[in-house]
Amino acid sequence: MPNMNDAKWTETLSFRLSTLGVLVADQYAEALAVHDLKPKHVGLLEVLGSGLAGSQLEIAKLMRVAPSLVVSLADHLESMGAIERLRDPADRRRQILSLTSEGRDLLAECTAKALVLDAKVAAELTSSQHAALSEALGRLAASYGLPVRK
Amino acid sequence: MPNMNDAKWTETLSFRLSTLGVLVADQYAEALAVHDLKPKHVGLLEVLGSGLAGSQLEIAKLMRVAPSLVVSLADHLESMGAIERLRDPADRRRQILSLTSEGRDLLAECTAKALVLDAKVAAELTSSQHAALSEALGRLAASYGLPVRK
DNA sequence: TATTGTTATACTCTATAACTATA
DNA sequence: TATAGTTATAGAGTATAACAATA
Repeated sequence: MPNMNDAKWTETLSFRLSTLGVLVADQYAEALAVHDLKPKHVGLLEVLGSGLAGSQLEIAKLMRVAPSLVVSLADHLESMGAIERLRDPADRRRQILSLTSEGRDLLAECTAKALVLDAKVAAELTSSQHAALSEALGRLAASYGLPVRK
Repeated sequence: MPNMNDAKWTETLSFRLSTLGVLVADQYAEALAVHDLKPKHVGLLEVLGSGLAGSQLEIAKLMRVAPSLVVSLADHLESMGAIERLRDPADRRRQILSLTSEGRDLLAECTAKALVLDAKVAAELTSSQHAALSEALGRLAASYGLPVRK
């Protein structure tokens, strides 16, 4: 009799967490397409909205992303009028990025889309399951030091 | 006073689920690197192990992946000696894939890696949180019809 | 020289389309 | 003519490395 490895991979927490995560990420990306944005654009808006970073290099570190990627994300958002680039007068190498009022509105709309997705997830669960999921994910997010989308 | 959009994106379920999912997926990919495998290789092994599909086209449909990708995944696994390709005698266009005993061992090792990851996730949670997360993810996986990694 | 932002280039993953062999 | 598998090609997304301006 051959060995029976019945600890099925597809039933592990890791598998489900990563598969569902990718699935939700894809759905979110799809929901953003109408705004001509990718999730990382929203990540950048969120960083600016939270005031955690100003210069592009700081943003790159916070988002755990290459500085060159911040350039193209910012280029796109700037061309949409969602953000502004301002040379730092104190150090003219630095570009200080900030949300325009259009950018603030856009961020609010994107957050609303995420809440719609949340509602769809919630619809599959009892309210106590939902609360437990939310709490567990919150705990994990904190322990992994999750500030920004990777 | 400017509008205050304090429904923060980074605190939505969608954000946390997708971010944590990607994070765990990356960690799993890293854990597999020592075997020279990607998560989708393991997905293919799992499909063969579960006996749900034989021909490459059936596998592609089950994995929701392009048939051409199955070719390269199978090429790699075959070159490692983890699977065998056999022409279907009844229809010589079809290749029937099957696990070798090395392939079965490899699958078991990869499942073990996932269980290690599970343990790391579990370590961040109380046992009741862990149970709640597991149940909620199981429910979601079922409702999204999740068979195989996407 | 060191640092910020930018541009040029390359790499990974995956899909689509063209092709071969069987049916 | 249609189908299973394969090969060739292309695109998205992102990183690394080379470069320009400023410190």
